[in-house]
Amino acid sequence: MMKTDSTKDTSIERFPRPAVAVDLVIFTVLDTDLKILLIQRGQAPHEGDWALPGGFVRVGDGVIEQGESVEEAAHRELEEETGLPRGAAYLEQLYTFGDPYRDPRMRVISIAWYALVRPDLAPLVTAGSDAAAASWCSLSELPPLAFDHNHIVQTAIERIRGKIDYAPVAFELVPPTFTVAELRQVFEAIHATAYDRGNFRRRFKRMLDNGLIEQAPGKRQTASKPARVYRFNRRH
Amino acid sequence: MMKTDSTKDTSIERFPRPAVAVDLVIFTVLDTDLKILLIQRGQAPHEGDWALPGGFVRVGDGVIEQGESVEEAAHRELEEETGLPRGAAYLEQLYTFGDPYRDPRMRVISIAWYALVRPDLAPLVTAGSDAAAASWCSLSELPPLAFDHNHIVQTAIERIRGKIDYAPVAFELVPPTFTVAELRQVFEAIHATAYDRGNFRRRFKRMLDNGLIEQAPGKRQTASKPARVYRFNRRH
DNA sequence: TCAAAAGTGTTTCTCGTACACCCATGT
DNA sequence: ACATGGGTGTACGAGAAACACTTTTGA
Repeated sequence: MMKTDSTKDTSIERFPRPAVAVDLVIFTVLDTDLKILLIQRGQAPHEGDWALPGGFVRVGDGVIEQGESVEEAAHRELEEETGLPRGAAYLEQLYTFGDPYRDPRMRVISIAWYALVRPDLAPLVTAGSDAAAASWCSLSELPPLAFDHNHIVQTAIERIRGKIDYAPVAFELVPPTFTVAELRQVFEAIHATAYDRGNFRRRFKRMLDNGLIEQAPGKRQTASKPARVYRFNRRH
Repeated sequence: MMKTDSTKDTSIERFPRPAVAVDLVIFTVLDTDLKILLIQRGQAPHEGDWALPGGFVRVGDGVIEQGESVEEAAHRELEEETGLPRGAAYLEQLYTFGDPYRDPRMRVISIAWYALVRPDLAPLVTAGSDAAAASWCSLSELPPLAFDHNHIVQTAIERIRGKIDYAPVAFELVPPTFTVAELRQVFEAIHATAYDRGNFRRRFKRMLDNGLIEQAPGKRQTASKPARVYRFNRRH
């Protein structure tokens, strides 16, 4: 007996299909605190509740036009929801959530993504066209969210915590030039623990030696002694 | 102006929807070689070509019945394609591939998963009901696959390579009891590099001290000196 | 001059890597 | 007896962790 494979039979074209959405967990670090962008819903269900920004993937009307890729959908939604231009934020696919009844109206499968927005760009987001309904929310005071969005946020936090130590994603959460302390605060915000200043400095030094970061001109004004500033080196 | 969010408007229910499939990259290690399970397609498009096993997510016909979860769909397909009972293999979501025209007939978004099958169970798979069209294929001799399946396989390999060193997934690719050398060969197959025997032994010893693995009764017969056997300890 | 934050030094432990060597067993 | 693979020892270096210390600045 031959088993079904992903394109067994063209009659499958008539089978019921789910709606497919992208949802975004958009992180930034403000005031040494990890925050995500929430949207207040204007329609039922969950009207008035907070939720993750997102939208449906644009699918063409059939064979001739198949629409946008899911990556394109995620980038487009990120741009629409934040007002930031493409490439201003780091975007990565997280997980696809597809439990039945996660949306009471119909079957919706949601491809979740997370994005990292630099703190110097974060204020521009709330000042954007959707200001009234969008807000940066500290994880410590996260409200109950619509649908399974709390679960999605939880998954995103676990992902970023696991990734920050071995992938250069922390640089997406600091300004273009940054001090040792500023980068350390990003790590502390994400891991929600304090780091030894001296030890982190040595770790920073290794990144400097590897060429991952380099010193930038100028100094950062602080409450006391001005600090040297560095920049991320995308090559090597 | 209010922005679109994932459930803005119920009129969205009438928008065109994509078909949603699950595709599986099923790994095992046979003869110190990392292999994946391929299916030979019986229908167009790509008839006769090799492809990943998979199938469509079952979506109910609307509001009342919304069908199975995507996790359920992946487990079901794994069971159907391999004949192995639930829980016999490790299964984890990989990435969702959704480029337009990846299937020429219609818009298909595929949620890819990878599975790890123990080598003692792998022979049962090819002996299953779909034997004529299923085959374990060495990665070194992977043929061109249908659709974007080569790309999916590539992504799966990168994932498992990155994960084996910090997550206890190697134990899903050895028999219930295993020797130090057997576990080492799994690492070597996945990373495609040789490991120092002495050093790997020390690493193994640490896992033993941590309680991650424990000694099992009996010895494994080899070409020379019989080796001690161990088992994975799922607790702690 | 004092607090605050930048920046340095020291010590200890764990772990990865390289490499040499001994031991038990089947042929 | 000898090859094969199991099992052990040693030495070096990178890096995580704990903690004490010095230096530079603004107020």
